[in-house]
Amino acid sequence: MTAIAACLIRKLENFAPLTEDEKRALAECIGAVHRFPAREDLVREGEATDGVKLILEGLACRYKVLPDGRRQIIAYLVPGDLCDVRVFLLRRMDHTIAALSPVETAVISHEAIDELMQRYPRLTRALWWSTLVEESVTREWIVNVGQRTAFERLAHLFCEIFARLQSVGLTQDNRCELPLTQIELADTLALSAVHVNRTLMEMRRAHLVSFHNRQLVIHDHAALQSAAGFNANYLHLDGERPIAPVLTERTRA
Amino acid sequence: MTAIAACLIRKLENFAPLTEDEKRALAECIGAVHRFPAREDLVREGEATDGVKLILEGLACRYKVLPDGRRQIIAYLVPGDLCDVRVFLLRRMDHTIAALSPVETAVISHEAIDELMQRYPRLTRALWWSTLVEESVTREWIVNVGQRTAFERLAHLFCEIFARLQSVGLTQDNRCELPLTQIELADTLALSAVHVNRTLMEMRRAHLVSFHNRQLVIHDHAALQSAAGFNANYLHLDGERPIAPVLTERTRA
DNA sequence: CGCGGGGCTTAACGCAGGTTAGTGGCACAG
DNA sequence: CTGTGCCACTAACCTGCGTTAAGCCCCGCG
Repeated sequence: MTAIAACLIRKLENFAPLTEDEKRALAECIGAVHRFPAREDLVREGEATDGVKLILEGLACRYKVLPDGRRQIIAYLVPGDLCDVRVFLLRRMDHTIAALSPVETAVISHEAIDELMQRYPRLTRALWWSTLVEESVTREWIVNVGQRTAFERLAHLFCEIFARLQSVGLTQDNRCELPLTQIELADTLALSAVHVNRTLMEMRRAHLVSFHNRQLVIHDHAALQSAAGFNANYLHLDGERPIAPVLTERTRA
Repeated sequence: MTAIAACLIRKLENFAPLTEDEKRALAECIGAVHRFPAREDLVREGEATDGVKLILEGLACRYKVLPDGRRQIIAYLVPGDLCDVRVFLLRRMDHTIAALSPVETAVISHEAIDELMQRYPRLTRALWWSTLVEESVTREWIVNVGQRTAFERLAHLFCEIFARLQSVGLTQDNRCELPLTQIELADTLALSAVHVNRTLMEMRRAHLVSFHNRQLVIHDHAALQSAAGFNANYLHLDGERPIAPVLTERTRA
């Protein structure tokens, strides 16, 4: 049970250390495990859900599709990420979440979260914090798609994904599994698949990065970051110490 | 006092009706009023802040600048919006907020928010909800910049801004104040100022929209929305009814 | 073992939107 | 009333990226 909760706990502790009590409470409310094959939707736009899904394994993405089929991938989800804290507060899901690779999830029921938030205000804050970090990433993506060239965009995305996977222990040295097709990269970066290919070749020739068989290898991390203009601040991965005093465990002073 | 808090209360009540008690508490924690001239930064990247700023009047924006000067506007802030709930939970600000027109703000101190969140868990939820709505808008912007043509983008932006201003009572019939230059529109939509101008002319010729002297007039709302592929769902403006049960006022059941 | 489909790669060509370089209007300072 | 500077607007030209259309490899399936 706790093993399953570990990746979530690890992430939330980037915000503030949790007490044993809080960790146990988190672990206890994690429910049934599900598996989804690659390409399957985990949560669909407009759908009601039974609870909040926690990604245990695999890579997923948020996306939106326009009526004529144009698709934009809006975020990636890695192990430890929660799919839809938002349907808990927002009535409807305004986008879809799909598995990119085979994905394993655990469900946390609405009641369990409700209970959790009532008893453990620090967990509430930690969860809120995690949605704010997501938003911060989303904002950086606007900059990426809006202002950077194809080369910079791709480099930036690689830096970001690598940093995120590293933070959950899914990299080895300078490489990581990255189960994305060039089409999916294109839908992420708002480029055509052809141009993604051109750009990948260019990066390969420059000995920056190679990307083959769903394996990303970063040959020159410094050069890649500087080509991307990458600065990891916006990922908030480094043991955040909030300005505001941390709440005591009981709600009332 | 309450008059100042009104726009914030109105917004939060889109999530769930507040009790008199909660409204009073909100009103009470609103502090000093400040004025900023157009173009001035309200909150700067990396800066520590004294508290959370509430926009009372005027239009502001979030933006990021790349080292070489390319700028991307990431969000607009209208009266009732909070600038930086995030610095309360995230250590540092990862972007800047600037006034687009003369702006009036009120400060809510960190202590006041802290207090508020401890005593009124429903307010905590309402504030969290408001950050989730912001994120939802941010996501739609990725789609806008990534997938839509210049014409669609501009049309979509106009629909969005009009809907948001309408929700805070800042429109008259089919028109509203919109204190933006074409350069600012360009930085928002990731276009050049020249192309924004071309596109504006085209919309004017099509009798969809005119935009002169900081006044936006929408001549054909239906046509504009359909040209934009606009659907207001993602703005969550319509009296959200959360799936999860609303918490009672006391934290403990 | 042959066939079909998905993903990768390349080349040729076209276009949406960028860039540069103007003009004119208007507000405000001196 | 004359600079100065910002903003809107236009035209001419340019380019990064999209589109189309191949061909290739690999893998799973009949």
